[in-house]
Amino acid sequence: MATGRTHRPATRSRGIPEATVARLPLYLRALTALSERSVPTVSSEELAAAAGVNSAKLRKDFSYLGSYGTRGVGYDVEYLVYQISRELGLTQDWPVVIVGIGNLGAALANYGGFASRGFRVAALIDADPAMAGKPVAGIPVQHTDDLEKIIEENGVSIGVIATPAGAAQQVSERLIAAGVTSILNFAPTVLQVPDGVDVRKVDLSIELQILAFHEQRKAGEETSAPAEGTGAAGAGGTGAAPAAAVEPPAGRAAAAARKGGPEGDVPAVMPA
Amino acid sequence: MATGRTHRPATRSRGIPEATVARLPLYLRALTALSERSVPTVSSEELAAAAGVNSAKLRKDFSYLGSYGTRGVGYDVEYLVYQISRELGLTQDWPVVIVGIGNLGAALANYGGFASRGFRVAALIDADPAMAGKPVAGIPVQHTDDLEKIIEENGVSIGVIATPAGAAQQVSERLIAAGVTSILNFAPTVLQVPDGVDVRKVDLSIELQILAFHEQRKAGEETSAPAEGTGAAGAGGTGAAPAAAVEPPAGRAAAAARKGGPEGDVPAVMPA
DNA sequence: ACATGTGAACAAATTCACAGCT
DNA sequence: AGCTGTGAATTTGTTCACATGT
Repeated sequence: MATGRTHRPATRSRGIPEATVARLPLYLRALTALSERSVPTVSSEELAAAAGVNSAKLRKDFSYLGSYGTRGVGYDVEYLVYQISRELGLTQDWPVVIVGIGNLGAALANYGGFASRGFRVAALIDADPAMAGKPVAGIPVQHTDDLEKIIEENGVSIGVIATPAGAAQQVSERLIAAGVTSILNFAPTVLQVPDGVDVRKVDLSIELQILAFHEQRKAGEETSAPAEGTGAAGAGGTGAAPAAAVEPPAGRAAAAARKGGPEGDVPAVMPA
Repeated sequence: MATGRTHRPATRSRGIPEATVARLPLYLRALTALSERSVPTVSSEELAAAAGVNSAKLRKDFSYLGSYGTRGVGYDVEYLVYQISRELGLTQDWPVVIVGIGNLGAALANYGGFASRGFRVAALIDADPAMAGKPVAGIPVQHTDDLEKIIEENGVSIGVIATPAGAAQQVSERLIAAGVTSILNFAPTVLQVPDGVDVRKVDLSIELQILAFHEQRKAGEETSAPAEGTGAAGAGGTGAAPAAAVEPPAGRAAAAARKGGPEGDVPAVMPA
C-alpha cells in the first residue's frame, strides 16, 4: 500500500517491518488503556490478548524497537507507551487538514480520538462557498481557494481527503504541491502520487466486499450443495441467505448491460 | 502455493490468497469504470496501472481465479467484471445493518457506493430513543431493543458498527448472537469474537499513526542531522515540521536504551 | 520460576523471467 | 509480435522453541 519510497534503504538497523508498524498503534491503544487504569506492568501474553494478536508476534514486534521488557516480569506500561509513541512520531504534534466537509468530513472532524494523540485538526477545507465560515466541530470551514496558503501557514504535512471520488485526484495534487507528503484517502479512488508521498486508503465498499467474499464461502460450506436462492427472508439465526441479484455472464463480446444508474465509481459521501 | 502436495490445482483450487482477495475489489472498480466507457478489453498492464498495482501481481492474482484472459490480447472487461463479482459474492444482494447512527453512521448510510454494488442497507439502528423513527438517508432509524428481530427478519449476516468504542463489544455480541457472521467495525476497539466470525476494522487514528511514522522518518532523512531551520523562516512548501509536544520518558529504569537514537526530540519550528 | 528476546523453521506474498498460446 | 499464465526465486511476515537473564 504505502507508496512511500526513497532511494535510501534505511541506513541503520532502522528497519522496522511494515507489518509491525501497522500494529504499533494497536499496542499503544491497549497500553494507554492499561496506563489509565494505573496498571504498572504487563506481560506479552496479557498485552497481546488485549491487542488481539498472539504473544510471539508481539514480542517479535517489540524486539525491533529494542529491549524494553524485563525478563521474568514483563513490560513497564508507562515506559512502553513512551517508546512506542516516540517510534510512531507521536511525541510531536501533527497538524492535519481535512478536505471535503460533507457528512464524512464532518464526522472525522468531530472524531475525538483525533486530537487525543499527536494530531490536531489545523483546518477544514471545502469547495462549497456556502460552507465557508460555518463552524464544524468548532472549526470554521475555509474555502478550497485558500488550500495552498493554509497548508503552508500551518506547516501541514498530513492531509485527509473526504471529497467525492471525482475531486480526490485533483485535491491530492494540490495538497502535494503545497507540501503535503502523507495522505489519508477516504474517497473511493486510486490516487496517483509521486514517489515520496505516502497514501493510505480507507474504503468502505472494499471492506464490505472482502467480508462478502468470506461470507459467501461460509454459506457454501454448510451444505455442500452450491444451490442457493431460497428467496425467503427468515433465515433464522444461522447463515442468513441474501437475495439473488445481478446479471449472469455475458457470452462472447457481451452486450454492454447497464445497471440503469449514473452510478458506478463516482459515489462518495458529500454534498456537491 | 500453500499445501502444494495434497491435491493439484486442476480446475478451481479453492484457496485464493487473502492478499489477492483484498485486491479484487480494486480491480473490480477499475473494470467497472472501463465498462462504463465501453472499453471492450484491457491488458494486464493497463488494468494494473488503473488499479495502482504492478502487472505481474495482477496476472498472478487473476491466475487464482482461472484463465480468463486471452494471450496476445488481454482481458474481456465485461466477462472479468462478472467473474470477479461472482468470486466476491456480489451476484447476490447482501442486506446490511448499520448500528450507531451518529455523525459517522449517518455518513455511512448516505454513502452511495453502498447500494451500488451488492449491498443494501436493510436497517439503521441506534440506542438513542430520540432517534427512533427519524429518517436518515431515507431510512427510518430503529431502536436497539429490536436489534435481534431486525437481524433475523431481514436475514442479515453483515453488520457495520459505528457506535462509540464503549458500546462496540456489546453490540457485536448481540449481532453475533442474532446471526451476524461478518462485522465491519469503525469503533476504535479490538472486538473479541468467536471463531467463524470475520471482523474487519476501519480506524482513523491507526491510519494516521502509520502515516506519522513514515512522515517522521522522511523528516529525519533529508539531512542526516536532525537540524532544521534552513532559511525560509516562513516554512516553505517542503517538509513542514510539526510542533513539539508530549511528555518525556517516565524516569524509571530507562537504562537499557541500546540504540543510539538521536531522534529523541525534533526541534520545534512552527507553532500555530 | 518465569517471561523476554531471538535464531531458525515455516508460511505467505511478491517479483522475476520466460514458455506457450493467439 | 504481443500478452497471458505460471514455475522458480526472492522477500516479507509469522510461528516455534528455547537459551538467557532477572
